Amino acid sequence: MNSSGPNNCRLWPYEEARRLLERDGDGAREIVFEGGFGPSGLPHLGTMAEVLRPSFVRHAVRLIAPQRRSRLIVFIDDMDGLRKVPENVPERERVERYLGQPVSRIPDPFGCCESFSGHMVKLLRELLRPLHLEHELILSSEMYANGRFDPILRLVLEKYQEIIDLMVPTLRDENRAAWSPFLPICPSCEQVNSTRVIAHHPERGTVEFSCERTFGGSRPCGFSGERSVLGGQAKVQWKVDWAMRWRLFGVDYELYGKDLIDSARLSGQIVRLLGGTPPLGFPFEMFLDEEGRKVSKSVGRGVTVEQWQRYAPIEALKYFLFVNPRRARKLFLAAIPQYVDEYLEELRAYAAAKDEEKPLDSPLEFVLAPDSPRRFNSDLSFSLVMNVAAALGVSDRELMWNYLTRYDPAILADEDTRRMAEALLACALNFRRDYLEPALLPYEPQVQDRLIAQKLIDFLTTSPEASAREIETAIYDIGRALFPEKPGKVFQPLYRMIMQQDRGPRLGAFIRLATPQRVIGILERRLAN
RNA sequence: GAGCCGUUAGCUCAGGCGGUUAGAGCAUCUGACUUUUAAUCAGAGGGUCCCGGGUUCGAGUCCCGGACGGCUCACCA
Repeated sequence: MNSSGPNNCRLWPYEEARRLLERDGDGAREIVFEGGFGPSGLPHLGTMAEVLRPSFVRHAVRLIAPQRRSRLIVFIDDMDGLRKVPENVPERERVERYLGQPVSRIPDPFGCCESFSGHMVKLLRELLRPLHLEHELILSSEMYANGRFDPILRLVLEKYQEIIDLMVPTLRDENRAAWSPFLPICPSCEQVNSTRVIAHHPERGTVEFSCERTFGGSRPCGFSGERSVLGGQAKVQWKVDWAMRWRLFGVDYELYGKDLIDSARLSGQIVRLLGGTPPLGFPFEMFLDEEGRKVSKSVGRGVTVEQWQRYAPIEALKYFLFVNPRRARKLFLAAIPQYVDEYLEELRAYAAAKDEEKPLDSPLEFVLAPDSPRRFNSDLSFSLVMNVAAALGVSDRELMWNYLTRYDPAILADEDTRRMAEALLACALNFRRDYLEPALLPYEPQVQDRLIAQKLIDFLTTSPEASAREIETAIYDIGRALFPEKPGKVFQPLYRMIMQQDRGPRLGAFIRLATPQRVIGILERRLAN
């Protein structure tokens, strides 16, 4: 075996892929990866991680065993009853009255899709599109409705008591007596959170139930009767549902948040009752905010995918989600520039390694999409671009670009570097504009500052064609006149007036590039206040 | 209380299977650039690797115990 081959790579997806391949030896069977999405809320960073990470393992499998077929299922539980209206959807009061119904039967509060979950799935597709992942979205409601789950639902009816025996010890005392693996959908009020099973009849494929349960916003209607559990008239509860999917699709590999460790253990026992084998599991850590608290989806803490995409190239996001899934990682807005710089660093290293033909053990082997820039031959960093943005203002992208290309002409030397630099610029501008700029304190020019500004305006007005050096000299002359002992003191007030910061670029060159006219305008506005 | 995960510089993090003096980036400080208070360059400081035991010639790394932090222990997915 080649010593630089995928079998010797230590990155976690390779380790996982080897674990997976060892499990069924030389089997030629298709390997099934599963990730899940609960469409009772908007997709978020965790959703993305849940699809991305198994796809990393899948990629490693392909590198190690190229002949092995595989598929990645993203299972969408749109049969779930809505328990709470998320804070970030419109028309919340309008949605309120559908609480307790499966999300696939609730109208879209955004008004553009066929259902609540339909909308969330649309958002999910949009979220996943730029990732270029090969995957299949599978809707729970369709699987139930078209009967694909029926054979296993019958099995659940047969193993009813055994499943209950497994579950009951994990429940609170007061809930033990009433628990059932089935949740029928009430034909009268359409709620799924409101039904309670009273009896089950494996031979008829039915359960008896009454609509009397108050849970997750449900308002029981009192209906009672006997209904088939097949064909989408009932669903099974979470841990049983997970087991059912594993059984039906033959899932080999599933990543989940560590909050699901206990669920996975139980579902694993259930899937054995159903004649299946639990998949290889991989619990990953949650994301933390600046204070080290768990990032919440409903509350506005943490960083949203939209923010990521606005402030960082998509590859940097993938890179972030690649690194260290077993470690809780802090993610907050102020840390984004750092993560982007980390990615750029990795990209430079990757390009260098690529030249030596040993790119396999780089995270970028997993992160780069076909259309991603694959090298970055510039020392440009997020912080550098942001500093320049601070100086040049965020409104004029062209000016910034001119400045950067003059700063480092290598940006233009190849297509990949240029595209990456453009992305970097766009992100840094967004970050600066949204996040840093609003926090800047407006500077109140003092008497002396006004004098300095006026003198500079006069000079620039009379000598609009002055060179960078001549402008620099003129500023220094102003300084010499005012502060004979330390002429350099003239600069800070100018930085403050022009760019609201204490330090900045060499002013001569800067003013030349930004054009004297523009600087005159800025100073005059400052004086007018 | 039980289980899982974590704790390395001010911050974010690296440290394959134990091996020399524990690293990086950012931040901080100093200096240089014959006209800047820099975005450049050079340099510096900064660590009880959470604590205590153990195994070992040798422990940030392995084992045991403890502290601290996070999460889970729901008819939620």
